[in-house]
Amino acid sequence: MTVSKRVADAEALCPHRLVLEHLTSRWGVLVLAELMERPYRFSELRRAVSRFGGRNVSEKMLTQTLQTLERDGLVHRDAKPVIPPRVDYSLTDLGREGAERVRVLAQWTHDRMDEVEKARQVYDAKRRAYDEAREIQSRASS
Amino acid sequence: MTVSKRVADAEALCPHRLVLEHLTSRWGVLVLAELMERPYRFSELRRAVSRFGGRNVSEKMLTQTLQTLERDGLVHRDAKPVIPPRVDYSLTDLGREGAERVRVLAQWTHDRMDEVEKARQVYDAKRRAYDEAREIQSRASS
DNA sequence: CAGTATCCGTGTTGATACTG
DNA sequence: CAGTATCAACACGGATACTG
Repeated sequence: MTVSKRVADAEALCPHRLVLEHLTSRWGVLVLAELMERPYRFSELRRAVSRFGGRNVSEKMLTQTLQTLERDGLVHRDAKPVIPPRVDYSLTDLGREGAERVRVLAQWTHDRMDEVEKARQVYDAKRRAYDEAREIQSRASS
Repeated sequence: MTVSKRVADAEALCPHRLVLEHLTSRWGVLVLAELMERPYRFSELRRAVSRFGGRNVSEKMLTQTLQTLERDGLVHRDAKPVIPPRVDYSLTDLGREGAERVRVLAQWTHDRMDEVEKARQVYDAKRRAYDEAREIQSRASS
Protein backbone atom coordinates (compact mmCIF):
# COMPACT_ATOMS: atom_id res chain seq x y z
CA MET A 1 0.00 0.00 0.00
CA THR A 2 1.89 3.00 -1.25
CA VAL A 3 0.80 6.37 0.01
CA SER A 4 -0.13 8.87 -2.69
CA LYS A 5 1.82 12.07 -3.15
CA ARG A 6 -1.13 14.27 -2.22
CA VAL A 7 -1.69 12.38 0.99
CA ALA A 8 1.99 12.38 1.86
CA ASP A 9 2.20 16.15 1.42
CA ALA A 10 -0.92 16.84 3.40
CA GLU A 11 0.18 14.50 6.14
CA ALA A 12 3.52 16.21 6.49
CA LEU A 13 2.26 19.77 6.57
CA CYS A 14 -1.27 19.67 7.84
CA PRO A 15 -2.24 16.31 9.35
CA HIS A 16 -5.72 17.26 10.44
CA ARG A 17 -6.68 18.20 6.89
CA LEU A 18 -6.66 14.50 6.15
CA VAL A 19 -9.15 13.74 8.88
CA LEU A 20 -11.36 16.49 7.52
CA GLU A 21 -11.19 14.87 4.10
CA HIS A 22 -12.08 11.50 5.54
CA LEU A 23 -15.07 12.96 7.36
CA THR A 24 -16.35 14.81 4.32
CA SER A 25 -15.41 12.26 1.68
CA ARG A 26 -17.97 11.06 -0.79
CA TRP A 27 -19.09 8.05 1.22
CA GLY A 28 -17.72 9.10 4.58
CA VAL A 29 -20.49 11.62 5.10
CA LEU A 30 -23.16 9.07 4.33
CA VAL A 31 -21.61 6.32 6.42
CA LEU A 32 -21.37 8.61 9.41
CA ALA A 33 -24.94 9.76 8.94
CA GLU A 34 -26.24 6.19 8.90
CA LEU A 35 -24.14 5.10 11.84
CA MET A 36 -25.48 7.99 13.90
CA GLU A 37 -28.80 6.19 13.85
CA ARG A 38 -27.59 2.77 14.93
CA PRO A 39 -24.91 0.12 14.32
CA TYR A 40 -24.97 -1.65 10.98
CA ARG A 41 -23.65 -4.79 9.43
CA PHE A 42 -21.56 -4.49 6.29
CA SER A 43 -24.13 -5.37 3.62
CA GLU A 44 -26.88 -3.66 5.51
CA LEU A 45 -24.81 -0.50 5.56
CA ARG A 46 -24.07 -0.91 1.89
CA ARG A 47 -27.74 -0.98 1.05
CA ALA A 48 -28.59 1.90 3.37
CA VAL A 49 -25.85 4.14 2.04
CA SER A 50 -26.65 3.26 -1.55
CA ARG A 51 -30.28 4.13 -1.06
CA PHE A 52 -29.52 7.38 0.67
CA GLY A 53 -26.72 8.30 -1.70
CA GLY A 54 -28.80 7.60 -4.79
CA ARG A 55 -26.06 5.46 -6.26
CA ASN A 56 -24.44 2.17 -5.35
CA VAL A 57 -21.39 2.12 -3.19
CA SER A 58 -19.06 -0.53 -4.48
CA GLU A 59 -17.91 -3.00 -1.86
CA LYS A 60 -14.44 -1.74 -2.44
CA MET A 61 -15.31 1.86 -1.70
CA LEU A 62 -17.33 1.03 1.38
CA THR A 63 -14.52 -1.14 2.69
CA GLN A 64 -12.00 1.58 2.01
CA THR A 65 -14.13 4.24 3.67
CA LEU A 66 -14.75 2.12 6.73
CA GLN A 67 -11.10 1.17 7.08
CA THR A 68 -10.02 4.78 6.88
CA LEU A 69 -12.55 5.84 9.49
CA GLU A 70 -11.64 2.91 11.68
CA ARG A 71 -7.97 3.75 11.48
CA ASP A 72 -8.73 7.30 12.55
CA GLY A 73 -10.56 5.91 15.57
CA LEU A 74 -13.95 7.18 14.44
CA VAL A 75 -15.60 3.85 13.69
CA HIS A 76 -15.53 0.64 15.68
CA ARG A 77 -15.39 -2.67 13.85
CA ASP A 78 -16.67 -5.73 15.64
CA ALA A 79 -15.98 -8.93 13.74
CA LYS A 80 -17.63 -12.01 15.19
CA PRO A 81 -15.82 -15.27 14.46
CA VAL A 82 -18.86 -17.13 13.20
CA ILE A 83 -19.89 -18.74 9.97
CA PRO A 84 -21.21 -17.04 7.97
CA PRO A 85 -19.11 -14.04 9.01
CA ARG A 86 -20.79 -11.19 10.81
CA VAL A 87 -19.24 -7.77 11.25
CA ASP A 88 -20.89 -4.87 13.00
CA TYR A 89 -19.86 -1.28 12.55
CA SER A 90 -20.62 1.52 14.98
CA LEU A 91 -19.37 4.97 15.90
CA THR A 92 -16.84 5.45 18.66
CA ASP A 93 -17.29 8.37 21.04
CA LEU A 94 -14.79 10.29 18.96
CA GLY A 95 -16.64 9.37 15.81
CA ARG A 96 -19.92 10.52 17.27
CA GLU A 97 -18.42 13.94 18.02
CA GLY A 98 -17.12 14.26 14.50
CA ALA A 99 -20.27 12.96 12.88
CA GLU A 100 -22.31 15.47 14.82
CA ARG A 101 -20.25 18.35 13.47
CA VAL A 102 -20.42 17.03 9.95
CA ARG A 103 -24.15 16.80 10.34
CA VAL A 104 -24.32 20.45 11.37
CA LEU A 105 -22.45 21.47 8.25
CA ALA A 106 -24.49 19.20 5.99
CA GLN A 107 -27.69 20.46 7.54
CA TRP A 108 -26.61 24.03 6.87
CA THR A 109 -25.96 23.35 3.19
CA HIS A 110 -29.35 21.71 3.04
CA ASP A 111 -31.11 24.64 4.72
CA ARG A 112 -29.43 27.26 2.55
CA MET A 113 -29.87 25.39 -0.68
CA ASP A 114 -32.51 27.80 -1.90
CA GLU A 115 -30.20 30.77 -1.59
CA VAL A 116 -27.43 28.87 -3.30
CA GLU A 117 -29.69 27.93 -6.20
CA LYS A 118 -30.80 31.51 -6.55
CA ALA A 119 -27.21 32.73 -6.59
CA ARG A 120 -26.38 30.18 -9.25
CA GLN A 121 -29.17 31.33 -11.51
CA VAL A 122 -28.00 34.91 -11.25
CA TYR A 123 -24.43 33.87 -11.92
CA ASP A 124 -25.33 31.70 -14.90
CA ALA A 125 -27.53 34.41 -16.40
CA LYS A 126 -24.69 36.92 -16.19
CA ARG A 127 -22.30 34.44 -17.73
CA ARG A 128 -24.62 33.75 -20.62
CA ALA A 129 -25.12 37.44 -21.29
CA TYR A 130 -21.37 37.97 -21.22
CA ASP A 131 -20.64 35.03 -23.50
CA GLU A 132 -23.25 36.14 -26.02
CA ALA A 133 -21.80 39.64 -26.11
CA ARG A 134 -18.39 38.20 -26.87
CA GLU A 135 -19.85 35.97 -29.54
CA ILE A 136 -21.38 38.93 -31.33
CA GLN A 137 -18.22 40.93 -31.00
CA SER A 138 -16.04 38.21 -32.48
CA ARG A 139 -18.39 37.81 -35.45
CA ALA A 140 -18.30 41.53 -36.13
CA SER A 141 -14.52 41.53 -36.29
CA SER A 142 -14.25 38.66 -38.77
CA MET B 1 -17.14 23.06 -20.24
CA THR B 2 -18.83 19.72 -19.97
CA VAL B 3 -20.11 18.63 -16.60
CA SER B 4 -18.63 15.40 -15.31
CA LYS B 5 -20.77 12.33 -14.74
CA ARG B 6 -20.14 12.32 -11.01
CA VAL B 7 -21.22 15.91 -10.64
CA ALA B 8 -24.28 15.39 -12.80
CA ASP B 9 -25.40 12.45 -10.67
CA ALA B 10 -24.85 14.23 -7.40
CA GLU B 11 -26.65 17.29 -8.69
CA ALA B 12 -29.70 15.31 -9.67
CA LEU B 13 -30.07 13.32 -6.48
CA CYS B 14 -28.52 15.31 -3.69
CA PRO B 15 -27.82 18.92 -4.64
CA HIS B 16 -26.54 20.09 -1.31
CA ARG B 17 -23.83 17.46 -1.30
CA LEU B 18 -22.14 19.48 -3.99
CA VAL B 19 -22.08 22.60 -1.87
CA LEU B 20 -20.56 20.58 0.93
CA GLU B 21 -17.87 19.38 -1.43
CA HIS B 22 -17.16 22.92 -2.56
CA LEU B 23 -16.85 24.11 1.02
CA THR B 24 -14.54 21.30 2.02
CA SER B 25 -12.59 21.01 -1.21
CA ARG B 26 -8.84 21.02 -1.18
CA TRP B 27 -8.47 24.78 -1.68
CA GLY B 28 -11.96 25.81 -0.70
CA VAL B 29 -11.28 25.34 2.99
CA LEU B 30 -8.16 27.46 2.83
CA VAL B 31 -9.73 30.18 0.70
CA LEU B 32 -12.64 30.49 3.11
CA ALA B 33 -10.30 30.58 6.08
CA GLU B 34 -8.25 33.41 4.58
CA LEU B 35 -11.29 35.38 3.49
CA MET B 36 -12.70 35.18 7.01
CA GLU B 37 -9.85 37.48 8.03
CA ARG B 38 -10.32 40.12 5.35
CA PRO B 39 -10.86 40.63 1.61
CA TYR B 40 -8.02 39.67 -0.69
CA ARG B 41 -6.86 40.40 -4.20
CA PHE B 42 -6.24 37.45 -6.49
CA SER B 43 -2.46 37.19 -6.30
CA GLU B 44 -2.43 38.15 -2.68
CA LEU B 45 -4.85 35.33 -1.96
CA ARG B 46 -2.74 32.99 -4.02
CA ARG B 47 0.29 33.72 -1.89
CA ALA B 48 -1.62 33.54 1.38
CA VAL B 49 -3.27 30.23 0.56
CA SER B 50 -0.03 28.77 -0.74
CA ARG B 51 1.79 29.69 2.43
CA PHE B 52 -0.91 28.32 4.67
CA GLY B 53 -1.49 25.23 2.57
CA GLY B 54 2.19 24.36 2.41
CA ARG B 55 2.03 23.99 -1.36
CA ASN B 56 1.40 26.31 -4.27
CA VAL B 57 -2.07 26.74 -5.59
CA SER B 58 -1.92 26.92 -9.34
CA GLU B 59 -3.69 29.92 -10.83
CA LYS B 60 -6.02 27.50 -12.51
CA MET B 61 -7.07 25.84 -9.28
CA LEU B 62 -7.51 29.09 -7.41
CA THR B 63 -9.59 30.50 -10.25
CA GLN B 64 -11.68 27.38 -10.37
CA THR B 65 -12.21 27.34 -6.62
CA LEU B 66 -13.18 31.00 -6.54
CA GLN B 67 -15.56 30.67 -9.46
CA THR B 68 -17.30 27.73 -7.88
CA LEU B 69 -17.69 29.52 -4.58
CA GLU B 70 -18.84 32.66 -6.34
CA ARG B 71 -21.42 30.73 -8.30
CA ASP B 72 -22.77 29.25 -5.08
CA GLY B 73 -23.13 32.78 -3.72
CA LEU B 74 -20.51 32.30 -1.01
CA VAL B 75 -17.84 34.61 -2.37
CA HIS B 76 -18.21 38.08 -3.81
CA ARG B 77 -16.01 39.10 -6.75
CA ASP B 78 -15.40 42.78 -7.28
CA ALA B 79 -13.57 43.48 -10.54
CA LYS B 80 -12.45 47.07 -10.92
CA PRO B 81 -12.17 48.25 -14.54
CA VAL B 82 -8.69 49.68 -14.17
CA ILE B 83 -5.32 49.02 -15.75
CA PRO B 84 -3.64 46.98 -14.46
CA PRO B 85 -6.69 44.90 -13.50
CA ARG B 86 -7.66 44.70 -9.86
CA VAL B 87 -10.08 42.16 -8.47
CA ASP B 88 -11.09 41.87 -4.83
CA TYR B 89 -12.62 38.78 -3.30
CA SER B 90 -14.62 38.72 -0.11
CA LEU B 91 -17.16 36.54 1.67
CA THR B 92 -20.86 37.18 1.28
CA ASP B 93 -23.08 36.87 4.33
CA LEU B 94 -23.99 33.39 3.20
CA GLY B 95 -20.33 32.58 2.72
CA ARG B 96 -19.48 33.82 6.18
CA GLU B 97 -22.07 31.48 7.68
CA GLY B 98 -20.70 28.53 5.79
CA ALA B 99 -17.09 29.40 6.47
CA GLU B 100 -17.83 29.62 10.17
CA ARG B 101 -19.23 26.09 10.19
CA VAL B 102 -16.34 24.75 8.21
CA ARG B 103 -14.02 26.38 10.71
CA VAL B 104 -15.79 24.62 13.59
CA LEU B 105 -15.29 21.27 11.90
CA ALA B 106 -11.68 21.99 11.00
CA GLN B 107 -10.99 23.17 14.52
CA TRP B 108 -12.43 19.96 15.90
CA THR B 109 -10.18 17.78 13.73
CA HIS B 110 -7.27 19.90 14.89
CA ASP B 111 -8.19 19.57 18.58
CA ARG B 112 -8.72 15.82 18.40
CA MET B 113 -5.65 15.10 16.32
CA ASP B 114 -3.85 13.50 19.26
CA GLU B 115 -6.58 10.95 19.76
CA VAL B 116 -6.68 10.22 16.05
CA GLU B 117 -2.92 9.68 15.93
CA LYS B 118 -3.12 7.35 18.89
CA ALA B 119 -5.90 5.35 17.27
CA ARG B 120 -3.83 5.08 14.10
CA GLN B 121 -0.85 3.70 15.94
CA VAL B 122 -2.99 1.05 17.58
CA TYR B 123 -4.58 0.17 14.26
CA ASP B 124 -1.28 -0.02 12.39
CA ALA B 125 0.29 -2.15 15.11
CA LYS B 126 -2.57 -4.63 14.91
CA ARG B 127 -2.34 -4.73 11.13
CA ARG B 128 1.37 -5.42 11.23
CA ALA B 129 0.91 -8.23 13.71
CA TYR B 130 -1.81 -9.74 11.56
CA ASP B 131 0.18 -9.45 8.34
CA GLU B 132 3.22 -11.05 9.94
CA ALA B 133 1.15 -13.95 11.20
CA ARG B 134 -0.16 -14.52 7.68
CA GLU B 135 3.34 -14.31 6.26
CA ILE B 136 4.55 -17.06 8.59
CA GLN B 137 1.53 -19.18 7.86
CA SER B 138 1.95 -18.97 4.10
CA ARG B 139 5.62 -19.93 4.37
CA ALA B 140 4.76 -22.95 6.46
CA SER B 141 2.32 -24.21 3.85
CA SER B 142 4.74 -23.98 0.94
C1' DC C 1 -2.38 41.85 -12.88
C1' DA C 2 -5.78 38.53 -13.49
C1' DG C 3 -7.02 35.55 -15.73
C1' DT C 4 -8.03 31.68 -20.13
C1' DA C 5 -6.84 27.59 -23.03
C1' DT C 6 -4.72 23.29 -23.61
C1' DC C 7 -2.39 19.17 -22.73
C1' DC C 8 -0.74 15.43 -20.01
C1' DG C 9 0.59 12.46 -15.89
C1' DT C 10 -1.46 10.40 -11.98
C1' DG C 11 -4.60 8.94 -8.59
C1' DT C 12 -9.09 7.62 -7.48
C1' DT C 13 -13.12 5.28 -8.68
C1' DG C 14 -15.75 1.50 -9.77
C1' DA C 15 -16.90 -3.18 -12.28
C1' DT C 16 -15.70 -7.70 -12.17
C1' DA C 17 -14.00 -11.89 -10.54
C1' DC C 18 -12.42 -14.39 -6.77
C1' DT C 19 -11.68 -16.13 -1.55
C1' DG C 20 -12.25 -17.72 3.47
C1' DC D 1 -21.47 -12.81 4.37
C1' DA D 2 -17.66 -9.90 4.21
C1' DG D 3 -14.41 -8.94 2.19
C1' DT D 4 -9.59 -8.94 -1.33
C1' DA D 5 -7.33 -8.54 -5.99
C1' DT D 6 -7.00 -6.82 -10.39
C1' DC D 7 -7.73 -3.84 -14.11
C1' DA D 8 -9.76 -0.13 -17.11
C1' DA D 9 -11.83 4.47 -17.32
C1' DC D 10 -11.95 8.79 -16.08
C1' DA D 11 -11.66 12.98 -13.73
C1' DC D 12 -8.59 15.93 -11.32
C1' DG D 13 -4.68 18.61 -10.50
C1' DG D 14 -0.78 20.94 -12.31
C1' DA D 15 2.62 22.89 -15.86
C1' DT D 16 2.89 25.70 -19.65
C1' DA D 17 1.80 29.13 -22.94
C1' DC D 18 -1.06 32.79 -24.18
C1' DT D 19 -4.46 37.17 -23.67
C1' DG D 20 -6.68 41.80 -22.43
